[in-house]
Amino acid sequence: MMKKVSLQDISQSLNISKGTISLVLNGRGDEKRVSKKTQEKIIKFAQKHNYKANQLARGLSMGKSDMIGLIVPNISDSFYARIARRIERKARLHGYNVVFSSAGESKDRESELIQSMLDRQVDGLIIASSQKNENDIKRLKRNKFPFVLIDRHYPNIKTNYVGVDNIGGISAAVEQLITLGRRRIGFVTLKPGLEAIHERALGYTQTMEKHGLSIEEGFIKELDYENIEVEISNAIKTMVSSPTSIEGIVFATHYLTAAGLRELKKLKIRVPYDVAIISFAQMSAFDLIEPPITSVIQPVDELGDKAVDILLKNLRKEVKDYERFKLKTELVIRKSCGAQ
Amino acid sequence: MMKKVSLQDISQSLNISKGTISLVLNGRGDEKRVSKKTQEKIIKFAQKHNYKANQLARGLSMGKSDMIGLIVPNISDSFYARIARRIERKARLHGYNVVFSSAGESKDRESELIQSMLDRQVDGLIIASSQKNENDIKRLKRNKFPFVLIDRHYPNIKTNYVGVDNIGGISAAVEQLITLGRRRIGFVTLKPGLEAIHERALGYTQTMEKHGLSIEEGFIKELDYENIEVEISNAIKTMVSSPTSIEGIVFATHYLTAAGLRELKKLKIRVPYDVAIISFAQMSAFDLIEPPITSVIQPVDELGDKAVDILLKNLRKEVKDYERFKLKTELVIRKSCGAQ
DNA sequence: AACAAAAGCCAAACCGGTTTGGCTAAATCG
DNA sequence: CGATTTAGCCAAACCGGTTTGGCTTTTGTT
Repeated sequence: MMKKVSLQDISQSLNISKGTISLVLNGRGDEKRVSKKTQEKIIKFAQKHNYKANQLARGLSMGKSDMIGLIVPNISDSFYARIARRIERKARLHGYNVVFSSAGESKDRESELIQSMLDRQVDGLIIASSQKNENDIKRLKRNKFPFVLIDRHYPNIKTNYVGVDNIGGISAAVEQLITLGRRRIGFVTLKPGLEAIHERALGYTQTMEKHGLSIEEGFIKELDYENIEVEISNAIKTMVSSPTSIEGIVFATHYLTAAGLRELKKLKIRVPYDVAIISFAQMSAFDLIEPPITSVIQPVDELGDKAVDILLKNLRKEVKDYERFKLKTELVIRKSCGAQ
Repeated sequence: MMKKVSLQDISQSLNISKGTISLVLNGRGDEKRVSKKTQEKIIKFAQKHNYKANQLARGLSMGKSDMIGLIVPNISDSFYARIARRIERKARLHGYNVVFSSAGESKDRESELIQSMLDRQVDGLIIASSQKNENDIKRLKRNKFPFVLIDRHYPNIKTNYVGVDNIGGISAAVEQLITLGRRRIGFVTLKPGLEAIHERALGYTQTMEKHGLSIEEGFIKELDYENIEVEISNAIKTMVSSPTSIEGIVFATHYLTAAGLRELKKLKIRVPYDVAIISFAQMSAFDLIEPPITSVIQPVDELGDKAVDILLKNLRKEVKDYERFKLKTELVIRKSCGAQ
């Protein structure tokens, strides 16, 4: 690796002090009244030798790194991947680079990652937390470290947060099925633990109740995230094979939908004739499946943008106490719900 | 933000020099014969006050940042997202954090990003290049900066590279269609520019020729990446509507497949009866589509792992000149190709 | 007891920037 | 023409670590 030129180098070659050079190269030459001649000389030399400031040194000196950390459960999940893309793009426009990590659903991993990023002196964090990590979140808050939670949050800790309207989203899905005449509607979801999941469950039960539909034994299936492929089989089987079988299913996440569809296919259940289906959250090929899948889509781009906006505000100290957003979802109606 | 404790702070509190403390906290206390008593005192104090080294300072001092940069065209593309996940995971196990950026297919953006990462003093780079950026790649090479190209590479520049066997992958796809009796086989791909695309085209033509099948006018469609949605329509229409229409199509990328399927659906072409289909590269719901899509799947995890392996070797200076890998693909046969 | 060897730690330089107070020389003022 | 002001730049401190040479003190040797 070729040695890079440093301020020292320029200083020696030009016989001008480091400080002056630094000022000039940061555009503060006029303000600090460095003569035009000197400025030109410095700038010309810097360009010629392709001088680039060492950001570590700069960061150390200025007490900020111009980096923001992004922690998500899994960057290869399309949902988080898209958010990441958006966040990175916007952050870069404001001069920040982003370092990311996937924490799985592990509290310890998440905790380590947060610490690791803090050690790296990131200026701020965007976290889709496992929601098992109250301690770190509280600590960040206590230390007034700039951060915003996305997608997952801790209802009891007052922090910046950008998520989606889970209740509304699921409600719309259930309503849609009801409108189309389905009354025995099931809900396939994850074991409780995440607030978002809790809210989606609420959305389901509230809407059912609102319409006077009873939620019978077996209407709700809570699967273990680690074990979906296995558990889905039973869940779907019992739902469709009961004597008074189910007419519609709302899935709480895209991967539950995918898993569910695989099982339905295996069982040769016809969608939507035998059972109608709606998915919360989107997968890229949902429109290609036969029948195309009706889904509640989340405003991913908006979510990413908003998160960065809030973080930037905090970094600039234009802080309100904290901000919370629940972005509206949109129901995209396709054949799987029985429409048309 | 609470002030963090620094070595200075510990030094003053304990009345022990910074240097000694640094040594002890880095586990070099014995080696540098610091007495047990002193070591304990230091460690206890550090733990109690939750001392964490400032990685910027450390990096500056040690001339390395323990960060690696990852540049891909688009992190929200499932292919790159999965690679990113893998890379990050493995890098972290070796003490590195990864900072990423999406460069689109823009040479300038890519160039900026590389520079930005170098300024940040990343220790190494993993790049899925636009392949329009010879200059930077050559410069990196000339400066002996550790980096490895993935997925996209420059055949004329001898660099580390991990990609997949594009020729073999497409070959297998074409062979499969031929085996199933299709002879008029088309190829939907992107406009030339990427080596991988070039290789896939080669795979197609070579295999066709090998089997004595002629490649007629209109068998190959090259679409503009920026304009796929629009161009796909014509491409598919002319392919299937010609008097001597096509019996099978191989798509060069997953998103071309998705776009193609949408069009086929619109035209009510029956897959695989009217036309059989195979996709190079995978999309998560390809098994759910009706019919399920036969696809050439790429060893994403292996690709990510290998890239990191090579990079780590370079970072440790265990360098051979350079290494190149073309990982084998796998053909997953499903109904869309007409099998069964 | 005298001296060498080993133990234990410190001080200082360094990494590469940023920022500030102040020195010197030129320009302006009375 | 001497006294101020202003322009133009430098030197030094600082950010928070790492690393090395060497000074003291203790221990060991004969």
